[in-house]
Amino acid sequence: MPEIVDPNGFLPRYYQLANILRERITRGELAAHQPIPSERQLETIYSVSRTTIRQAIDLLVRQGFLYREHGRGTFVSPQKLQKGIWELTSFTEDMRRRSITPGQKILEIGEVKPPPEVRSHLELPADCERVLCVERLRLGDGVPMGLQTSYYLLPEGQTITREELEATGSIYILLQEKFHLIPTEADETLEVCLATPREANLLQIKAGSPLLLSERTTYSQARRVMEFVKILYRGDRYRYSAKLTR
Amino acid sequence: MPEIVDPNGFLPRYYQLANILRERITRGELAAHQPIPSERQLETIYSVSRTTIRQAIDLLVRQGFLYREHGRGTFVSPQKLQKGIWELTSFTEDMRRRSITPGQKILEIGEVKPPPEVRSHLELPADCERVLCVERLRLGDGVPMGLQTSYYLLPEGQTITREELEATGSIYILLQEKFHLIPTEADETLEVCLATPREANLLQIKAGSPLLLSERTTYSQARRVMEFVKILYRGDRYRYSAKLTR
DNA sequence: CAGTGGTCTAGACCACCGG
DNA sequence: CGGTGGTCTAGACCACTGT
Repeated sequence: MPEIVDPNGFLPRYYQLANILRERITRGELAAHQPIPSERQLETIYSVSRTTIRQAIDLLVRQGFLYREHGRGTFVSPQKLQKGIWELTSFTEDMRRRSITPGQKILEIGEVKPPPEVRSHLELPADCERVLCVERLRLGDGVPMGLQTSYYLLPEGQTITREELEATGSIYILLQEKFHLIPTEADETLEVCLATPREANLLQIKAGSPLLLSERTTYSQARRVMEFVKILYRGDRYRYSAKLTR
Repeated sequence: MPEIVDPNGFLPRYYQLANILRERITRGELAAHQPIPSERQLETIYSVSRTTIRQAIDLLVRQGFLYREHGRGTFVSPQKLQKGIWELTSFTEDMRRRSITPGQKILEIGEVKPPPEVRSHLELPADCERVLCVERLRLGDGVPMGLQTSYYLLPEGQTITREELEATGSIYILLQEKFHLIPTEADETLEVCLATPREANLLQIKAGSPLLLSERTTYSQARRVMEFVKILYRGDRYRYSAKLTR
């Protein structure tokens, strides 16, 4: 007795179907390397066309939950491949996925004159003199994990206050509620660097300890730059993971 | 006078079409943020159905060459987004993309008893006592970039010799030609570490310098593990980049 | 409003895998 | 051989964008 894909639902059918299947996988109802029903079977089970079935499966394959073998079938990926999927996440979501309790301490929040590096990443016009800068210490299970500095170009006369950020805890929620900005895509680079005395002090490590530096430019719906973020992660407490395809 | 999508071609039509469009973009024929023809126009231009057009565009969007805006059109991504795309590549390909001439020095090649870490990543049976281990110094424009150690489980009695590897330069080519193993997917983790005296000596840096450690498990067509690789990159010469989506 | 991309259908043929 | 996924068609309607 399968769940039903609602043709009048808010979400597209392929998306509903992907959610149903993902749910069954994460609940362990479908075990690793076990085949799911064939596309023609799913057609009759859920009363949607094969194209829609394939769209749902495509999504789950990209998300790492399923893999296909031509001529054999579609199978459930082993559990470990379902973690560390390469998706755009906030620090908070990232920590929650790792089963770590996220926290933060706001160090600075206010308007600043953008340094050239920020000006370039945010694609600022030459006459733009003020951007919002937020510097936060990011905590995992109460211990410093990283030092985050982010920059935003907000509509004229608008801003975000420390009180608002403390109340919601998430800048993404504020950006969505106040300015309808939703992150959809980002470019990220990762490199290694060494902690300056100030950074070391904030992160509670020794000066000169190795850090992982992430720089990210985030784009909103209409592909406008909405954010430039630098995060210095403690090298001893952070590891990146990703799934690569060909 | 567009190129023609050959229905009898070796490659599927959506793939041929994607290649044609990608070519036009990288040649600069279509500039950044400029719209490409609409899907209905492309239908008549290339005489393929809209589904096939969309499949080609989907591919280029995932590869970072195009972006869509609902109700407006499909546009060419700015150049910087076309680099550092998150794909499974060999060290050699990776370097070539960065316009760096790759090189290598084979330090060790031979059968070893697998350490527990390798045993786990390669999913080796308990009675497996020998795997192929290859240690290479990887060069970029002649200068040490990284130290790579890779492990392979080969068919009984088969192996790869130093001479073969020196002749082709690429272990992936050998694995394909000798054993029909083609990499299709991988899981990768990145973290920071410090160079041991031996590593520092090989990489021509000071002991204790920061390194970027990449660990990768690579899967072949039938989703069998085919390789486990560790690469220690010089922190001062290497940077990772990726495109994230939601 | 017309034009765009987003979703969906019902069918077809091909290439690959296993018994 | 039958069953699987891979590709492809010709159409349809919806949701969104601009003017």
